[in-house]
Amino acid sequence: MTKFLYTVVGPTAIGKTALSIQIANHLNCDIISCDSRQFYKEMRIGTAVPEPQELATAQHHFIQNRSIFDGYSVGGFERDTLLKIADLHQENPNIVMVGGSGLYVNAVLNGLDYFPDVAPEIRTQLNATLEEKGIENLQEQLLKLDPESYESIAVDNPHRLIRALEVCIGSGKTYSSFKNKPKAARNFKSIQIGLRSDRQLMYDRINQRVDIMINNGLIDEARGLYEHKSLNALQTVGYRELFLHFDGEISLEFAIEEIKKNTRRFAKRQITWFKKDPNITWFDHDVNFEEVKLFIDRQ
RNA sequence: GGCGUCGUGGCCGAGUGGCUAGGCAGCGGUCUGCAAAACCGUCUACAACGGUUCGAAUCCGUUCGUCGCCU
Repeated sequence: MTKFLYTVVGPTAIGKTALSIQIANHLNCDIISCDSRQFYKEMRIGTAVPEPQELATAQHHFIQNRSIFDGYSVGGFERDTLLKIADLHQENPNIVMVGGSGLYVNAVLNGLDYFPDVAPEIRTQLNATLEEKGIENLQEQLLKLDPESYESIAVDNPHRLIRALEVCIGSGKTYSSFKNKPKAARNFKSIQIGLRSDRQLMYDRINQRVDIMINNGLIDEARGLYEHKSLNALQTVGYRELFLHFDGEISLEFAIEEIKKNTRRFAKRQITWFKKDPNITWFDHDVNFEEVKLFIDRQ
């Protein structure tokens, strides 16, 4: 029996949550969240996790099941999610996945290459070098250790540079030597559904949603996390700007405007990521569900 | 009404005769364990008209507008 994974993608605030619930109810199946922030239980308002009544209408997974104090990243998410998918597919041929994190969706659907675990101290050390000696020093290191990656990655980007270097240093092999290996085939059929809308309309929705978050208590939520502001999980739109306000750097009004602006930019990047994926079938954000249902039932 | 001042791209802002400042916003893009992150690219404007000059955003004149002072 063929197993299916229906993935709903698109920019933030476009209506993915509502559509995914409709699909899950139609197929009578569970929902897996594929969102790089919604699995942190300390961040509820700012990450727009589904409302309690929404969660009640379908079984969700990977929503608020981790802590911002636990280290986590795509690799772990891919592993955990594949296990969850296999588990759920034993009982039900259908699963819905929703998320706006392109890299995470890609990891689940297509897989990442295997990279060995690297001691976290190596990254700490590389960050210190970046701070003290500048990016040129790291670029020179990569040129020596892995000239192939030096040519292929964005060496102006500290994150990418440090990742390549930490793998080289931690494994004793080149970063490039691990890449582009055959990936384990997925044993389910992937159907991707994208939601899109007019740009201005999308921006209006984002602006409104930020106002709603503020009314729902985002400021208090952020204040409660302020002391942990350096944690990676809190390098997140909606929190960083409020932390700056708490620091006395910017006014509350300006912080809110910044949250809106940065959310719009985030949405733009999400669109850029998803638009190049030829396997996505696109629907307008206010599509009649009957139309989506027809599409799903054809699969 | 008179005198003076200023008028640069969506916004801010440098530039006093030849060498497309820069920043912000916007837009486009990159993406293999920090991804709501990080990074890259892009926008050739000088209020209008006329004049001087080989050459004007820069000099001169007129007009329009700004702001200020005076009557």
